[in-house]
This record gives sequence, C-alpha cells and structure tokens, in this order.
Amino acid sequence: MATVATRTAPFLSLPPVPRYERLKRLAERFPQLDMSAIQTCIAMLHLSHELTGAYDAHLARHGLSMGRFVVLIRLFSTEEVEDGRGLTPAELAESSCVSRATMTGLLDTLEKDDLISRQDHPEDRRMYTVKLTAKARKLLDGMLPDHYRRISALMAPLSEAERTTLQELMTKVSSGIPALRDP
Amino acid sequence: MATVATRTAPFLSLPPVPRYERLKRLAERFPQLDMSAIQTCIAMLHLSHELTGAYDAHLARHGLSMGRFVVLIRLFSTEEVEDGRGLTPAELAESSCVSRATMTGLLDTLEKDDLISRQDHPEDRRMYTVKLTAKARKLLDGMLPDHYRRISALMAPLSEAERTTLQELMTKVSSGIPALRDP
DNA sequence: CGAATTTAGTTAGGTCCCTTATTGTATGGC
DNA sequence: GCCATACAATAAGGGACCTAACTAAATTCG
Repeated sequence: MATVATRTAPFLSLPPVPRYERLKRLAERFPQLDMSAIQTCIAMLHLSHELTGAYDAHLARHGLSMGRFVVLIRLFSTEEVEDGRGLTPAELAESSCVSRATMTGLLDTLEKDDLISRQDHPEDRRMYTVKLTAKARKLLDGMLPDHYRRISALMAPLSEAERTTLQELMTKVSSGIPALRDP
Repeated sequence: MATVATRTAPFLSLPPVPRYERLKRLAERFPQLDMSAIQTCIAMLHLSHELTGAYDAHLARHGLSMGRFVVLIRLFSTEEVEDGRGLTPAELAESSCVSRATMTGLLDTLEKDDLISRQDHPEDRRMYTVKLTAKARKLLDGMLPDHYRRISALMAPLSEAERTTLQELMTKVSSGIPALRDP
C-alpha cells in the first residue's frame, strides 16, 4: 500500500503520480489542508505566472518591461488629461507599485533610452518632474492600438457578466490576503 | 477643456485625476481600447502582485522562497506516495515551472542548507536523483499545518461554488493568453 | 564500431525588483 | 535663527529568474 508496486522497470521512468493523488495523500496526513482552497490557490499562482510571462514577452518586443511600460503609460495618460503635467518619482513609484529605489533605476534606463526627461521641480529642490519625450509619445502611439487589441483578445473568452464576476471574486480573494501574509 | 483649470496653486500638489478618468480619455483616443478588458486585466495583475508578495513574505519566515518551497513540497508529496522515490532536476524544473538552469541554482542552495541531497542516478550518469534530508522533512512537518491553515484562510471568503466559478473563469482567461503573447 | 545527434546539467551573463543605508533638502518647535 | 525631524531620491548589495553557450554522457544510425 505504501509503494505502488515492486519495481523491476527503470527506476525513474515510471509515469508520475498525478498531482491530485499526491494532494489527497497530503490531505490525509494534514487535516488542516483544504483541498479546494489549495487547488484554487495553485490555479491563481499558475495563471499569474502565465499572464505576467505573456505580458513580458509581448512588451519585450517593444523594448519594454512591465515596469517601464507602466511608467510610460501613466505619464501618457496623465498628460492626456492634464496637459503639461509631469509626475514625481514618488508618484510614479506609488502608481506602479514599486519601491522608490526601483523607480530610480527604471527612470535611469528610460532616460538613457531617451524616453523620459527629468526636469527641476519648480518648488522643491528635493524632487524633480518626469516627462515623456517625443520619442516616447511616438512609441506609445505606435504600439497602443496593437496592445489594446491584444488585451481585448485576452479577455475575449469572457462575457461582460463574467468579467464582472471575476472582478468580484478577485476582490474577495484580495480580502483574504492579510490572513496569508500576516505573522 | 484640455486643462482642468488655470493653476495658481502648487503645481504638483493637486489631487491626482482618478484612473478611471484617464482610462476613459485614452479610450476616446484609441478605439481598440476595451475598457472592461483593461480593467479586468489590471485587476488580475494587481491581485497576482499582492498574492505572490504575501506568499513570499509568509515563506520567507521559514527561510524559503516560492521556488525553494515548491521543490521541497514536490519531493515531500512524491515520497509520501512512492516511498524512496527521488526526482531528477529536470522533473523538478518542469513541475516547478522554472528553467533547468534555475533549478540548478535552487538545488545548490537547498543542498548548502542541508535540505536536499544529490545522489547518483543508478542508470544514467548524466542525471542524478534529488532527495529530501531529514532536516527538510522536519521543517515541512513543522510548517505545513500553519501553511495549510493560511491557504484555507486566504480562500475562506469564497464558497465552494465561488471557487469552482473562479477556476472556470481563470481557465477561460488562460485560453486567451496566446493571443496576448504570440507575435 | 564510431561519428553525429540528442539530452541532462551547469556556467556565465543579464534583467528586474527588493531592502537597507546615505545624501541633500525642507519644515516645525525652541 | 537653528537644530531635530521628516522626506525625496539615490547608491550599494542581494535574490530570483531568464537565455545562451558549454560539457559530458547516452543514443542513433550509416
């Protein structure tokens, strides 16, 4: 019962035991294990991995990473609404969900690639203002139609109602995250 | 209409324009933009970021990262079902969704921490077999009850029916990923 | 057999992001 | 006015993961 069978065949060339079987065995040993919770959690982590991988691969074809793209699109959509408005590194870090130190690095390479410029802040010499360059506007103008088509295609399998449901369910999961994280 | 108002107040201390407003403006300019698709996609990326962050923070308290934990749990659940069965680096890489090169690095540090051992493969001298050490079994035995409670708590806001729905919706999103990734 | 191909694991080098100091500037109480 | 405090950005160092190039062993096939 503990082993599958006496093995005469090559040691490691047996077909792997399916994940479901292994999980069930663990559930017998650990009564705290909630099988549907684990399965849903693994599915989320898996999708998250696939999604960010696909996103990165797509952006890489334009010389961008997720972090770089978020910075550019944030600046782009801000100047679209408030003409001439730039943002500080701290504002960009917050809206990009990265640390300020990481934002410094992102801005360094974006500036090196002539996609953003740093300009003195008129009122506080600790800060500066970040603005898009003409090159960056051109890059975004060129790539965004295709980009938006791709996001639309990604979500095409879901109806409007399903998108709403998905967002609601994700909000519920989000509310459980502190229970996973906190000491 | 292009600017919000004539600005006399400090340049950057205005409240930021909400994301929804900025998105609407972009949608006017780019007809390909599907607002509900973007919003759902951003929500997924955001949840993914929160979830992996929380997971990492939790595992870090046991000296583990996501990659290290997945390797250990895979070995643990395999030897639970097939006593004495080890896995090759290639099998571990595949089931952990990392490259073989990354697996080499993970195994190096796990071995240094005396959590796994590398043993000669009986039949193929290119490979070796990875096994848990007693120390690793003790670590997992100690941490898994709490770990499973945390996953259970994470998913507690969702009923069984909601978990099933969430998995179905995620499967649909997953089917759209090639459309995002492919050239 | 023995050369060519395939496969397993590793090494080298790079990207992205993190945390933890450090430096320079602003601010508020004495 | 001046000092302690707070805050913005940066530098230094580290972890996780990737791809591409390499080494060694096994397999295929003329």
